[in-house]
Amino acid sequence: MSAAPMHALLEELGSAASAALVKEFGAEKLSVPVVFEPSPRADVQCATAMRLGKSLGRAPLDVAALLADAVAAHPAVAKTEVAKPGFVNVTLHDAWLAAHLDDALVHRPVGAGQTVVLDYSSPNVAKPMHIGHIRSTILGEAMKRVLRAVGYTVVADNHLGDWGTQFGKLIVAWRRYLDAAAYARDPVGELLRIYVKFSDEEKAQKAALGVPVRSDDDDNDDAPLPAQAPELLREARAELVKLQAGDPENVALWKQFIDVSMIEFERIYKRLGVSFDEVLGESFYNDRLPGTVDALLATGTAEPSQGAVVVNFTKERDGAAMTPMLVRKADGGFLYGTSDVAAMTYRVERWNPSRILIVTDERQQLHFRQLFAVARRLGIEAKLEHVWFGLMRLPEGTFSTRDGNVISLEALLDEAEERAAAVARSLNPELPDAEVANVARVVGLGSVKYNDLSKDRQTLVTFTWDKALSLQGNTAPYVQYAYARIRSIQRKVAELGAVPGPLVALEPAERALVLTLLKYPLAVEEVAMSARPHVLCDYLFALAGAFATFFNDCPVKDAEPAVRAARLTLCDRVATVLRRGLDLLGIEVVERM
RNA sequence: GCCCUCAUAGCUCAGUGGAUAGAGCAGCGGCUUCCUAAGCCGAAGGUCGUAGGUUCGACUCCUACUGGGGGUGCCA
Repeated sequence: MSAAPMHALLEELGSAASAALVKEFGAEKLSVPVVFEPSPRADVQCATAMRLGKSLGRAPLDVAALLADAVAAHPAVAKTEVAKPGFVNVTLHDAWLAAHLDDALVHRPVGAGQTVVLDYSSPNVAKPMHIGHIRSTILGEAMKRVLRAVGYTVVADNHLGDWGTQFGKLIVAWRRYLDAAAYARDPVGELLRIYVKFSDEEKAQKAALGVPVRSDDDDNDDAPLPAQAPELLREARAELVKLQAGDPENVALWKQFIDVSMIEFERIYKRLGVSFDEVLGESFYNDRLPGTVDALLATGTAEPSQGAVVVNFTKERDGAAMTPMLVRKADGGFLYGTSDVAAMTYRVERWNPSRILIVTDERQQLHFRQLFAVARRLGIEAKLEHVWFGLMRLPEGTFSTRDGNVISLEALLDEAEERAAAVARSLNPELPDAEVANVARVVGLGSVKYNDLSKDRQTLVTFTWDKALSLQGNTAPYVQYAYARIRSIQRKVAELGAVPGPLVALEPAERALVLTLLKYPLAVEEVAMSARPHVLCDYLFALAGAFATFFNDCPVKDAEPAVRAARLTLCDRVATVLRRGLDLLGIEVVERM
């Protein structure tokens, strides 16, 4: 079996056409490679003739005619047509399509022998995961599965936010405000409550001192510590210094915060079907930070400036003039840029990856451009990709943990399951109660995940319940429904003792289905290379749609035996691709719904 | 101020140099003695933010502008 026949065909047609042009005009005249690709207007199309007309000194239509002749002899090609101003449209033999159906379920191992480090999810310790965190987790998990499908060795690393100034505040809040009983019941909920309380009190102190209060972000008000800093902030800073110095009491508290948070994270990851190979949080890199800065200084990458240590960037050397990146504060402390450089070098040394993908929201674009520029100066050759996604917000504004206007991830998932259960009960009353629960879980979770995955990741998302939990159109349930219908057909036909058989003459709906199936590896490979999972969603939606048309036009159970056998084969392959494709997105299927 | 990013149908979104810009939702009209109607078929709906430019060809690339979002030396 040879993987991905459509890929192979496109390359064969392209090289056959190129060879014909080289023979006619010479290699030096071929300014661009000849490319064939799938098209809505033909099975396969070439639009290169129009680009070559000038360099070959011939009319595009003439070039197209040469290209058409060059590929006409390929065994897959049934018919070629030239259309103005210079397109070549290719119709493939039904027999070729049918013969390669099974190969289309196998991906090309384009990542074989290569390692990818994939950094995603990365929630902050001591804060509950809310729906703003879901995109990194869902996108990253899908990428992990897709990259593995095309042969990469993937290191899925949860770069936990387990270090930083918020722990000074948390320790102070713990000593001042903790309700032990509430903590016993819901540790992370209580940590959130005391953190919010701390923020409120701090705001009040600031207001009393006449210091401006910034209310629009989460954790960034500790930079300058002026003379009139609030008492609470001074205290938090002192506790942070003690923690960093290894004070046993503070270290024990910090570890406890991590432990109770991890229990909660693990529960959610399990529910989401998400797993990691490594959980190396920021704190893991703590003892590498001094050496990291020393190395940056020694190589001349970083330099002292105003008491701090910074990396400067210039357009000539780094491609863009950017504001400097601080790697050591004037007080000797380190920053997240420092630990990211340390993480980068650690990952390169430990895994020697060909690609490093970091999935975070759009706010960190500048930071990662700086980080990647530093990495290039350090001689790191891995392809570095910041897989950024648009921020999720509520209609009334951005989420803020501090202000408490968040929708918890668990509340979202609960609501999704409830809505899915209600729909399942009303649309399919015959579904046994025991099955309704599972259908609700799979469909509810699926629609939440698919909602995030089906849009281009850079799209800014305004959260509303109805959009997030939509069950119609380009959604998980639409694709899952197609799968369930196939399983239903298979159950019914099995009762008649019919089995799948070879494909016979293809009706239009059947042909469209086969052609779509052959494009499956194209979609998966594109997701792997461009880190855009919505391409796979679009593909699965198209496949499910092609099946829905087939379902309407082409009866299976009551067809002639040979036709029925052929359609059973088609059904089986469609079901396989739907199931595997959804699995790559981290979404399950059900046998009936 | 500077930098990044986004703008496509009433709404939510595909379309990363090719033909007449495509889906879903909402609204309109059809389809069920037949394998699940969470479905199918059809009609309608667009000066692709504005103005220039590059190109045989621009929603796509470049420039400026407008509007939304984000970032911007001691948070992450």
